[in-house]
Amino acid sequence: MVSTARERARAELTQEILTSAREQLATVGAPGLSLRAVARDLGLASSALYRYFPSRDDLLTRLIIEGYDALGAAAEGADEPGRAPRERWGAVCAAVRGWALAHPHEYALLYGSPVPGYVAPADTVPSAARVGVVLGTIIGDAAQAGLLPEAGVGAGAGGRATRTGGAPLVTEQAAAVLGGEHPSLDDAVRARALLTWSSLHGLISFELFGHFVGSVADADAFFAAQVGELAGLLGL
Amino acid sequence: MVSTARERARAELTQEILTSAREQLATVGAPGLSLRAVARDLGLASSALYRYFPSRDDLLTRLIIEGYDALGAAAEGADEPGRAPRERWGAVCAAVRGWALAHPHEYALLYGSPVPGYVAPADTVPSAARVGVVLGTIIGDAAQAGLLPEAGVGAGAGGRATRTGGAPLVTEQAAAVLGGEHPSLDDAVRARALLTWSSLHGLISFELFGHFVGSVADADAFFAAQVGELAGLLGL
DNA sequence: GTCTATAAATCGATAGAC
DNA sequence: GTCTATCGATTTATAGAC
Repeated sequence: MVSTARERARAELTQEILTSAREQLATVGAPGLSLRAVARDLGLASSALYRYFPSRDDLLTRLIIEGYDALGAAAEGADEPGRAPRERWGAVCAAVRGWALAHPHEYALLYGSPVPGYVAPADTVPSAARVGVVLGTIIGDAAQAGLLPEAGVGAGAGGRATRTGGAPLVTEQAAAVLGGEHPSLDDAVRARALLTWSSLHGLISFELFGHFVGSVADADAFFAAQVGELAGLLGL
Repeated sequence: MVSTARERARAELTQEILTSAREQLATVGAPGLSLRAVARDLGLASSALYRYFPSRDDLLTRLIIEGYDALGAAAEGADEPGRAPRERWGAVCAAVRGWALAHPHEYALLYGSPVPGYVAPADTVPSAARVGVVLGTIIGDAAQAGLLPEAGVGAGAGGRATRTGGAPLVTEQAAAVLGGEHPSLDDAVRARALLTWSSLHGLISFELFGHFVGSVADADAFFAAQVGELAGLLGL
């Protein structure tokens, strides 16, 4: 604990670097993120930053992990396990959208086009999974409470027979997260859970990237209503 | 018609530029697209390209328009007006996904993160709308044929009352495209159409950008099944 | 319509002094 | 741990000869 002062200074400067990098993300995007520009912004020599981040890609990785963690924390914080599944789903979706609207460039970093020449290391996986875990828990809780239509019937509005035979669509690995084991959770239900999760992203990214301009009149009301539709699709 | 040879040569070189630019898109992405690199690739002086495209952004605009047009043509070509709405919906979705998988970097250019510092001019709008028109026509035809559940009932699987009062969620402008006028088409139905369209993008972008890796076992079967779920949500 | 040459910037990363 | 200096590259865009 003797060198606490030194360590604290280092941690603080690390945070300043990340903050400056996030600001840069908003103006030049992830592909244009430059260590030199961050150094300029902080009044440091560019070479000094290499003591904190060994390369530009490492800085990018750190930004991605912290982004996933911030989004995951927002989702976790919005979920109140005591409430009805449908309300929980709505609250979490709203929180995810809220975070995305407040941090559009970070959201684009996480879910938008991949950064050319950059491959995310495995370190990012646990943080990236947090939102999925929240949604999976809601479905699992709904199943445990008997609030989910029995498997095989299919909550799908089409009323068509859900695919029963054949190989599963969802990996065992993902099935463990999406509600765990329960009689009313089958492969089709879990696949729909993945569908709604990606649909949520579709809604948010269309809104964020301007594809709804001219088509959607009231963005807040539209989002709320469509999240309700997705809840219905899930059987919540 | 005297200078046809000259004009043809110009058109050909323009195409070569665009082709080279598309290849570059795949390696460095839209933000890294460089006129000089294209010139190098084609064995030309960089200054020569300015006779074909006045700036880098104009080249980008052209790539975007041609991308939307290619995707729109794929969607239009997959739609056979004689078939049942549900089959038409499935065929168009499959065509959109097929084009996206065949041209992932162009799809990212159209629907991924916005290019920093670039604003798409209004010229891109008609081309961008083509896929939406195809989907809107299918819904309109279904309504005309009486194959859509009556408005107000709500095909939404949740069975909750669809929002009736209040201001509309969908713009008049978009309503005109999404099926036109018909008693069985109300604001809620049109909003669901926008939802499924964005959901389709959510599915494709998650697959394309790797967010389904480790969760989805059979991408083709998964996509087909979830497109069916979305058709059910639409009432097709 | 293509060329050379040039202006005025940008970048990642490293070496070595202090 | 921050600095200066540097290497070796990149870019958009323009001027002017041919």
